[in-house]
Amino acid sequence: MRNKTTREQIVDAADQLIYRQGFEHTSFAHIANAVGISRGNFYYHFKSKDDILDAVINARLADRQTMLARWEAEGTSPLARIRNFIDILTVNGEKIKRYGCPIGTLSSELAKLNHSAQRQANRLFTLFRTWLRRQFVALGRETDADALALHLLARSQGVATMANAFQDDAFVQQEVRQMYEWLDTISANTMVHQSKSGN
Amino acid sequence: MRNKTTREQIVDAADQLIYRQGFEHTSFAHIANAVGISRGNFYYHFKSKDDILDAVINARLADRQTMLARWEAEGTSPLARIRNFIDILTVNGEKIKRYGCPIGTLSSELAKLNHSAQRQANRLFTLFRTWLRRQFVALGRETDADALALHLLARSQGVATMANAFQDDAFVQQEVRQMYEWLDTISANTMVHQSKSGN
DNA sequence: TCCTTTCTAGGACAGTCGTCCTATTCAAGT
DNA sequence: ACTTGAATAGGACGACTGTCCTAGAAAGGA
Repeated sequence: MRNKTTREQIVDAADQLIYRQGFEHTSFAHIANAVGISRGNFYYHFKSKDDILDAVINARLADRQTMLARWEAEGTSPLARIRNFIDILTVNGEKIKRYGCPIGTLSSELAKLNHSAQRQANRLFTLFRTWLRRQFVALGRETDADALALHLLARSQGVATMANAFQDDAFVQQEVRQMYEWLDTISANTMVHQSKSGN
Repeated sequence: MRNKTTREQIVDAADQLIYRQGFEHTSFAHIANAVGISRGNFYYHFKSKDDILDAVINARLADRQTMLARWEAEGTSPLARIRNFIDILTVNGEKIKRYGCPIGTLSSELAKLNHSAQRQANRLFTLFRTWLRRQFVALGRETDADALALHLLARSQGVATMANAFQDDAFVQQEVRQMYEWLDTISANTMVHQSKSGN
């Protein structure tokens, strides 16, 4: 595997720094220091700071897209795939406790900055929303699949925010358990519907 | 009612601006412009920007404390009080769509800035957590009152984040309805427990 | 009227920000 | 060996930041 290009290094470092300390607080000096290059030649690779943000968002989009595609290719059930999503809260538990959700916190910050990239950043939410919707459809919930997807997104966003505020592992575990139970009722109701419709 | 002091005007303007555009993005120039005073004499009233943040947090604490005390003094049921909390999402719906939750977004930002005032800001969360816990205890859920309080806080945080991202009124209304239903099941389970224990 | 305290305006300050420019180095092709 | 274009280092720039200082206005009591 070849070495990463300078551009890739910049995007990676910016991604981490923006996650950890926010977009506005992250300066060129920070990124330059992290990558080990001069502050002056960013503008060979990017034409502005917003341009770096755009690249970071696209990198996150590609990364999450790959993850979701992998989950879908693993041949497991839609139920197991949705559990994969819920498990993000425990798998990335430590980072979420420290820095919150990388998608949610970026969206919130860009909203406050009235930044034009917010629409682009929200595509990250839409990516998960669409993917979850597809899983709920596969569970037989065509009519309310989108509402269920949004609901689950909101639940995990809320857990991430509170985990970040209170640094409480037990709370996260309990909420994850409750989301599992909620998912089971969704699945059970679906079974009923299916047997009722004679399938 | 007497005119507001300059100090109060500064705190009010800073409160609004910090909510709308975040703490770091809000400069003395912004606040001075909003209040209509010179940039230079902030330091007669406050010794640093962090000092203003502290005053803003304390003002929010006092404001929310007053609101919660009023809800508790109105002589309604604990159930109605918890519904008052849920209703924040609709009452302040427009602002939440634009700027998110004033408590959650501030907590997230201060966490990213690694700001020492985060502990102070989280007292806002604790205020609601303690108040909600008391209501659930009054509902007869002594054993899991705190977990229920945290759960409801997380739910509303999640709804606020998604409302801010997607600008979706119907989603908020639906989630509020679901929280009402959830609250009813909490209340119903309590009745069962009470009758079982012969009370 | 005079003095004292409270409050304010305006600017200086050192530092950092995003941006831009230019000289120089590096790598590849001829 | 020579040329060419990609890549980098370093610094200049104007704007803005939080902070601090000082002169003076405003207000009230003696």
